[in-house]
Amino acid sequence: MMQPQGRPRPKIDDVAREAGVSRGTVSRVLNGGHWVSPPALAAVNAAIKKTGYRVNPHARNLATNKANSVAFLLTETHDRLFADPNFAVLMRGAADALAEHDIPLVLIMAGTDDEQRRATDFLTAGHVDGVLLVSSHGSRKGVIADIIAAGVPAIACGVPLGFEKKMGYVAADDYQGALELLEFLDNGGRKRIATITGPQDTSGGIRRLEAYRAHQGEAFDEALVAPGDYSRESGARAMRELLARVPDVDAVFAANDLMALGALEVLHDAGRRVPEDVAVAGFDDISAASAATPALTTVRQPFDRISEEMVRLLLDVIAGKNHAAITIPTELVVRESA
Amino acid sequence: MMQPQGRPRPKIDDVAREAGVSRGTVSRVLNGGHWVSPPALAAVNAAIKKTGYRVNPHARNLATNKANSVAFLLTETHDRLFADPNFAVLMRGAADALAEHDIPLVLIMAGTDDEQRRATDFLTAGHVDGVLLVSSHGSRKGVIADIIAAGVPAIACGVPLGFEKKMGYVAADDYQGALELLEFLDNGGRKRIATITGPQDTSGGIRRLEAYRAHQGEAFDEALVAPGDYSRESGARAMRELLARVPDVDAVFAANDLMALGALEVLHDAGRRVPEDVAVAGFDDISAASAATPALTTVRQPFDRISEEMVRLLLDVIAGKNHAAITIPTELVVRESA
DNA sequence: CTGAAAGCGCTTACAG
DNA sequence: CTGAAAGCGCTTACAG
Repeated sequence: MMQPQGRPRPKIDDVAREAGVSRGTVSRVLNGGHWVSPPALAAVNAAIKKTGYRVNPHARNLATNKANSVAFLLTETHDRLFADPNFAVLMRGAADALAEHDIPLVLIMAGTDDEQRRATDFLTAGHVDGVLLVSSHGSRKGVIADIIAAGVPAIACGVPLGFEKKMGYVAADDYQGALELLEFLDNGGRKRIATITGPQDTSGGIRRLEAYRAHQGEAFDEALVAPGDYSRESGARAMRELLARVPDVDAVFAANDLMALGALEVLHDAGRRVPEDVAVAGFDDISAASAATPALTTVRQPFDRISEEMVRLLLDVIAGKNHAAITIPTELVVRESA
Repeated sequence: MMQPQGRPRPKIDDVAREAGVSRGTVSRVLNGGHWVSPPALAAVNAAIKKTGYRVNPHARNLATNKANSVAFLLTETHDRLFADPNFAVLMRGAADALAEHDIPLVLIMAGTDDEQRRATDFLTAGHVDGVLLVSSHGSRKGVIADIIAAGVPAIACGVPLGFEKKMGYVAADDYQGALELLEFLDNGGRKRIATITGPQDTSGGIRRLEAYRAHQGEAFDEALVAPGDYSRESGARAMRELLARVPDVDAVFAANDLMALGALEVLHDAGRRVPEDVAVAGFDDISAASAATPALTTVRQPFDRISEEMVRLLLDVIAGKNHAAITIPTELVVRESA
């Protein structure tokens, strides 16, 4: 039943009057219907429908001291949010998981200092019950510290560097995933395996490089390492570097798919065949990975599991439980590029 | 001053006691500081700092009957949000404009029926004071109708088809912009100008095609029109169609840049030189347009102006003024592709 | 199972 | 300029 235009919005007392019960009884059916007799329940439900009553969230939030919403905090600029498909996948997963509990997801960006200040204000003001923290670059540590200091429940995606003990998180097993991929390249007979790294103030970027270092062991050669920042362009740039420095490179492990895609382009333009001359592999398994030519061999991050677990852990923390850390295994996806 | 962990959050009475004034006086300084004597004001400010007081938004919202936030409603799936850079630009602009009024922007997606239902619930429950409506496909008319029926202030980006009279909006001048571009192609000596259309349940898609139709006049030929949906892939598909159907096509006007980029790729693969053999032009001027090879000639939509005006109009409607419609001129950006 | 009452933390006329 | 008081619309012990 649509609430008629103009008329004052019905409140709980209107429903109570209509149903011939007290305000408390109406509230009880609103909150689960426990300890309410069947006839009362029926009367109230009918009255709600008849009046078009909808609970006033502000009043409820004030009374319960909860916000009934959760924030998705992205410590990135708007541009990167839209450039990296992982964020979209993560956000949709979180929104879906939260929807089952009827909790809206509020997206907050903190890419600039100014945004960061506003985000902190917003999050610590009580607007939300908790926050899902995504992509915590070192440069944004202030937000994390503030959130923790304010006692706002939060769960990070990936290891929140420097705050591992104070904030729960769920992360893919970057190290094992990368190692598995590198061994696969080995088995393919590759001799000169280079890597394009992710940002080194990010747990994923660090761990994937550690795996590379461990895998190379004695053979580790600084010349085979080119830095990237997870953007496609940085992958292309790194690949050009690598090609100039190590002409006989025969495999490249990019720390994410976007950079692998950039590398693919550069190799194509340079006339190197993939995978014949150079094997290329990424990390993430974004949808563009399978669509690429050649289709990209990569390590799949189980983003749906990740977002699901993040929501679960966050609701736990909000409910008063201690935070926890979860590591989720990745999966090697072999396609054409390696 | 950081609110100490654990300790109960200070409330307005704590500040009042600390400052030696009444609760009303504290509230007055919180709300602008009018009608407060200088000494009282100083005392209150000091007390606020000392106690670490922050206003409880739920209590304030209940008392004022306002939410103090605005929604950015995207009637698209998560995927498209991240695929189309225009949304990012629009959202950042809106967030910035709103930030000046200290109003947070809440992103709401309504791509699926389920999301649409939840979005409507959320928006009409009083969680936000108004909504910025973006990309109103015909398939999502229900949300618009519900928002209007519930009397929630809203401003659309682009003409809200079927609701032009009931909802304010700000739109780029699609018709003039497209016409200007087509005339430019004319002047370049192009004889067989094709078009790749946008979705026809969208005001931009419709108006840009109308301009094309008007421009062609007598020469209008159905074979020169290929449908797209604003995605890059659809642009590529349309270009292939066009090439097969009209081998002598010498110019293509794509209804947005993403599709123009797709067309560029196909032409390149087909061995057609751009702009020598075929001129290509888009609409929007996304950042990838200038980065493309060749750089894309296009019609710039002034997204910063658009988001700014949307916010202005929305705040007006929230303040009780009548809604208004604004059309903003576009700008022809000539680069290499045409 | 139900109602009367207190309380959530603010704002805002109103009287002074 | 300031304080006392009512009110915003809910929830939740508490007594019955």
